[in-house]
Amino acid sequence: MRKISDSTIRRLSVYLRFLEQAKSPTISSGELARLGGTTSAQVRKDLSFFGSFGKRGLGYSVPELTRRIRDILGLERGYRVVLVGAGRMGGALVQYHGFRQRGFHITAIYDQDSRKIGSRWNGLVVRDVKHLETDLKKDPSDIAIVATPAESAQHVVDRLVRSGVKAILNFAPVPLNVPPDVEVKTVNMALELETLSYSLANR
Amino acid sequence: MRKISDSTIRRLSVYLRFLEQAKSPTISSGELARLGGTTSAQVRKDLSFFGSFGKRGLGYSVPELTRRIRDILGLERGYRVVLVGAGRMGGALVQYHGFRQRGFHITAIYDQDSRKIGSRWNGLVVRDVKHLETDLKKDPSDIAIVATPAESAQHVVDRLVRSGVKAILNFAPVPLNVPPDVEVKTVNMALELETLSYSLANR
DNA sequence: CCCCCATTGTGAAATAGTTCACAATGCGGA
DNA sequence: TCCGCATTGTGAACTATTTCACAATGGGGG
Ligand SMILES: NC(=O)c1ccc[n+]([C@@H]2O[C@H](COP(=O)([O-])OP(=O)(O)OC[C@H]3O[C@@H](n4cnc5c(N)ncnc54)[C@H](O)[C@@H]3O)[C@@H](O)[C@H]2O)c1
Ligand SMILES: NC(=O)c1ccc[n+]([C@@H]2O[C@H](COP(=O)([O-])OP(=O)(O)OC[C@H]3O[C@@H](n4cnc5c(N)ncnc54)[C@H](O)[C@@H]3O)[C@@H](O)[C@H]2O)c1
Repeated sequence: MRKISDSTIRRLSVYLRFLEQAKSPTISSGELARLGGTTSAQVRKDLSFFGSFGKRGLGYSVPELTRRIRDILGLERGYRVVLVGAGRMGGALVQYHGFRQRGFHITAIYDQDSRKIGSRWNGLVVRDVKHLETDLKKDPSDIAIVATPAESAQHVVDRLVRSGVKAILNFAPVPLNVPPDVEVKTVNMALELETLSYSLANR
Repeated sequence: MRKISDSTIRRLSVYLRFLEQAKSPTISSGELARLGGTTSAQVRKDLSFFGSFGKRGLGYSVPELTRRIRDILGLERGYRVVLVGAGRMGGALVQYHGFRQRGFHITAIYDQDSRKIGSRWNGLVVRDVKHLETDLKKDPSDIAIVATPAESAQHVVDRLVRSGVKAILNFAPVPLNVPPDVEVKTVNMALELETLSYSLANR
């Protein structure tokens, strides 16, 4: 498969959200573009990397395109997700329904702090992080969310990688080192605020 | 000023974080690159858009480069930030110290829910969102964080824009329409998980 | 049955971003 | 003082992404 850019994948994800809300049976690239804040040529180009799903003169069948994009993104299967770090951010994430709706199921929560271990969070008992490796050996997980302080993030990630986790969503504001077969996405909110600061300073 | 790419600004922000932690008095582009996960040429190119801050043969003075980047990003001043939406995500954000450390001060919290209005959050009383416009007229704010459900986000943003807010950090998973002089950054975590899903599905 | 038209799919052109490669240069040591 | 060397700053080359523009075509109406 030829290399598809990250921006294309992100846009597919945006199109998918609108397709799931669409009420008409078909939709044109122009309409999808308007909703997703891009251009119709961009929509068609993005889709063209994966095949040709539309009908000329008509547009795209909403149910079919929905299915195709879900398939491209690998969303037809569900994912087991473990969360490490039962702090404030972890708490917000565990209770968030948007993830589950899209097929990402948080199946375990780990922390280091004895005051948190054993407490029940949204139906899950917070486990001691020392069980991370043995638990993952029993019940493997493809995806982990890291919501520990920055200092522990790399150490936690090393342990996750050794336990076979192949994709990590990281909330700690540090770049993480992982082997090339592991994918990391870091959500760095302070950095987003700083790009806003830059745009305020330069107008 | 010529157009600087978003990726350059984000990298500057990453370099800044390492400069603030550096212990040696100087640092080379190669070292910054290693820490920030990029290349030395990229570091030098990024900086060259704004001037020449290094010494050939030596590298960059850590305190000077720190100051320069803070200045470029507009971080020398502090920012007043209002938060709209006192839910789980809003709660995590209010308590987060990382923002304040970098000069972003949450000065007011708004919600619609009468059960939340009046409660004290980290020293701030949650206010009824109906006061948003009058409060902002009295105490303007450059930056707002939107952490309401997706359905209300556009409406809240319209009100913020009318009240003179010029930069918005949005956590609701919808693209927002704003006039061209207002900058919006959307943090879309479900979308990040979906890019991870794509990478798991395609290996 | 055939024409019209909206809209796709896609090479080619344009633009944006990254990497290369090397001359310029400041510093430390002889 | 002068040499050697590490490292910057930057055009130029390269690579990636977006936009353009138009031929191809499916469907609906006459
Ligand atoms: N709260 C926010 O709004 C926010 C915003 C941006 C970024 N972040 C980042 O998200 C991360 C978590 O933030 P938070 O506010 O939830 O912090 P927090 O201190 O509330 O929670 C961190 C949790 O991680 C646990 N922990 C520490 N070391 C651990 C380890 N080795 N293994 C397992 N658990 C461990 C702690 O016991 C704690 O419960 C931090 O890196 C922070 O910088 C948070
Ligand atoms: N919690 C998470 O981990 C998470 C993750 C990703 C995205 N998000 C997004 O962040 C946003 C907030 O999520 P949450 O989990 O905190 O939801 P939440 O329901 O806990 O909180 C939302 C808050 O917004 C308030 N609100 C609703 N309409 C309002 C209005 N018009 N003006 C002011 N306040 C209003 C509600 O009263 C509530 O207190 C949502 O858009 C959600 O999709 C949350």
